[in-house]
Amino acid sequence: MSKTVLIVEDEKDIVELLKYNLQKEGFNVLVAHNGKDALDKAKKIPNLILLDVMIPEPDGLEVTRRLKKDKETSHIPIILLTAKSTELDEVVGLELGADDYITKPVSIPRLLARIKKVIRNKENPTEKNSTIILDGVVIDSTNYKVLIDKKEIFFPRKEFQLLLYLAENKGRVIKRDSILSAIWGDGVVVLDRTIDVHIRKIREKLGKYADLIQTIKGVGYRIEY
Amino acid sequence: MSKTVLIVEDEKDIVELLKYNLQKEGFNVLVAHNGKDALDKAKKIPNLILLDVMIPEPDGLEVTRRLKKDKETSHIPIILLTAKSTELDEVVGLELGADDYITKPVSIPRLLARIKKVIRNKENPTEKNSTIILDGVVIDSTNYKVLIDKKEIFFPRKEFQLLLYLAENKGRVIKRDSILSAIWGDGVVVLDRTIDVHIRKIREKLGKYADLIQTIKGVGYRIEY
DNA sequence: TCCTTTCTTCAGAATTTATTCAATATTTGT
DNA sequence: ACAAATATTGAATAAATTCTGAAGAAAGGA
Repeated sequence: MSKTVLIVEDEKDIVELLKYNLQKEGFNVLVAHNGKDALDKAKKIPNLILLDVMIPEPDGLEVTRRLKKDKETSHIPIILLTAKSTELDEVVGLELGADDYITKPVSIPRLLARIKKVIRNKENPTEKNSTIILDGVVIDSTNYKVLIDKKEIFFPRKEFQLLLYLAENKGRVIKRDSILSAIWGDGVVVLDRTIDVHIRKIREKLGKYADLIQTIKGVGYRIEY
Repeated sequence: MSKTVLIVEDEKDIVELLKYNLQKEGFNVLVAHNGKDALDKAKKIPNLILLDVMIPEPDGLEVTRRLKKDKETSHIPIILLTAKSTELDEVVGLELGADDYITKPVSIPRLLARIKKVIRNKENPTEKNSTIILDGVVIDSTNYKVLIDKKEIFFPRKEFQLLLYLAENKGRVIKRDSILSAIWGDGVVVLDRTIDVHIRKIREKLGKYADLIQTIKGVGYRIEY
């Protein structure tokens, strides 16, 4: 699936240069020549916005501010382009949440590298198949994160492991034995009740999704498909 | 802000001559007399290294190779100095990643001109753009600088590396293992507590941004998005 | 060399997480 | 419906992990 980059830049030559190179790299390219245009095109939710600070109408800083304020667009990574490195202070002072910051002129390969990096960074949490989605519950195993209704809820290690293990085997009933050897290993001895207690804590955290975890008496637990 | 040049040369007379002239031009000068010394001093991250090929211990070519291999020093421009000007040397030297190549003897004004040119080239187009912004904290990795609320705060090397590493991976939890192998390398052994202590120092310096770094017990640390 | 800075180790305090316990509730099989 | 088995719950206890202040090493500079 090809990624879309929105270029916001008023100098036509630069636009062409960037467009050409990005397309060559397999990106889908959108272009805006001024701030207003940029805000419009941003509604298409590109994977990244390459934004020149010095553009007409609302300038790049203002555009960034508005994009970050709007919930629909606030997650889109932004790379700011600016001519002078002294403008950095300004950017910082405004605390506007750009993801990267590049001073012109910059070499194309370097720019491409940074674009890819920013996109990769943004993607990891969601895109990878290390993420399991169960209704409104998102389990991100590489980042030790659980989102419940888009809100991050902290799970201590054992609880996280247990939830993840059940989720990885959703649809299947997991015997208590299996849980013990999967989470605790075969060497460790813990009481059977320990599992219950962790299950309870997990359910508490899951809130309205608590009954995602079903108990099969005499056997174990499972998460529904 | 004055630039630092590291002179690597074993002949004392030449060192003095270069040192005198560079200082007169406003450069800050470091000196190393052999390869080992050079690699050490390079950790100070000078703005340029003037490197004689014919030095004791690891020779100039080897030093170049190592400097280019190490992520910390690979960006430092190197001017190689050599007595012979055979083509072979030239090819080899430049292939190693040296930025310029000068045969002795060379006139001082000419040498100064090349030094300035190399520094200028390195500074303008490419550098300065690997800046990570986290709220009011700006991490400038090419210049080894951290700004907190626009004020520069000095971070010793390990602390800087650690902060940068977490920042480069913001949003994701970095396991202690990964921290150890990324910052200390796989050969070195340091206690786990060492990480904590560095984290603490970083947090102290971050002041009101201290909780940018979250600890995930039993796993590691992370910087929030 | 001596002095300063940075890095690492140490050990007790503080905190968080994991486990056990015991009383209660639920399910299962007869 | 009743006993037996199994799970849930709230609270207490134990274990683990990290934080902290301070001290010892190591590295670098004067």
